[in-house]
Amino acid sequence: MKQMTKAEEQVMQILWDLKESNVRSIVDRFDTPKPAYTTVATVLKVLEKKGFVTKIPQGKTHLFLPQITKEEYSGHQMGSLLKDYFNGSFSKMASFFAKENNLSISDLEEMIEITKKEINKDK
Amino acid sequence: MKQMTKAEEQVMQILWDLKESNVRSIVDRFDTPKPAYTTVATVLKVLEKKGFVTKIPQGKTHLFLPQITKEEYSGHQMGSLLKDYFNGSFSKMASFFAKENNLSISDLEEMIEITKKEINKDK
DNA sequence: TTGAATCTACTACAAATATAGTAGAAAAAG
DNA sequence: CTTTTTCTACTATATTTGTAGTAGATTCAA
Repeated sequence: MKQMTKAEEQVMQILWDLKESNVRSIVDRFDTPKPAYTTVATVLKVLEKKGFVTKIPQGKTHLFLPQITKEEYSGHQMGSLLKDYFNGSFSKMASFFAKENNLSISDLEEMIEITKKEINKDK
Repeated sequence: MKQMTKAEEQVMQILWDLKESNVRSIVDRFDTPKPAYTTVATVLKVLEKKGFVTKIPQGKTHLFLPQITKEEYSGHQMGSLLKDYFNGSFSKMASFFAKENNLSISDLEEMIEITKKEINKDK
């Protein structure tokens, strides 16, 4: 899968958030200094070429839609990270995370409980 | 922190693996078709400018050393992923991973055990 | 010690990125 | 209706990335 650059990712995050949007509303979501309208439009064109968004005409303007969900993309990103830095082992990643954050076993236990609930959430 | 591009990351992975190396040995580690010697040298120069490696003279040639550990970099990468895609919640990430891979609670339990061992490993 | 191989610094150059201006169409405002 | 605003398509430009060639220095091998 194609990668997104930082600028593309920023626009995409906003688009995921809005579910669908025209150029203007995306620009508005940026913190000042906001990028130029045309800058965002150009980024969207690249995202379109890369297959991450589609646009449909909506009145005089266009409506942009994500063509990939945030979940699909993050799953893919996570896969790469796992593969390239943790030998594909989620346990390695988890223990690394635990160490990084000085988590004790009991912190971990607690997190597991949360995780279990999350897993059951949308079943 | 600066990001590494794909090409830079590849070189860096090799360098992390070798701990230290001259250009030649890095080239040799590539699968065929191997990149040109000068290509790798150029990538290393960029990595140097970005502060990810340093070089020290070693006889007629140079020895390149990582200036950042794989752990530091992956920790940072993971942080970004977590922040941008999982609201900074590792539990969200873990449950996402579990769902993605159709892991059951018991699979998870098992993984936790492994993780605990990993945590204790280098204490 | 002379020719072959190796290394580094410098240069090259196409493609991609980041950022935005312009022109002309279209719509909204007055 | 004219003026102003807005939008799109096209164009522009500096910087970075990816990939590598060349020239000159150095070293190795015969």
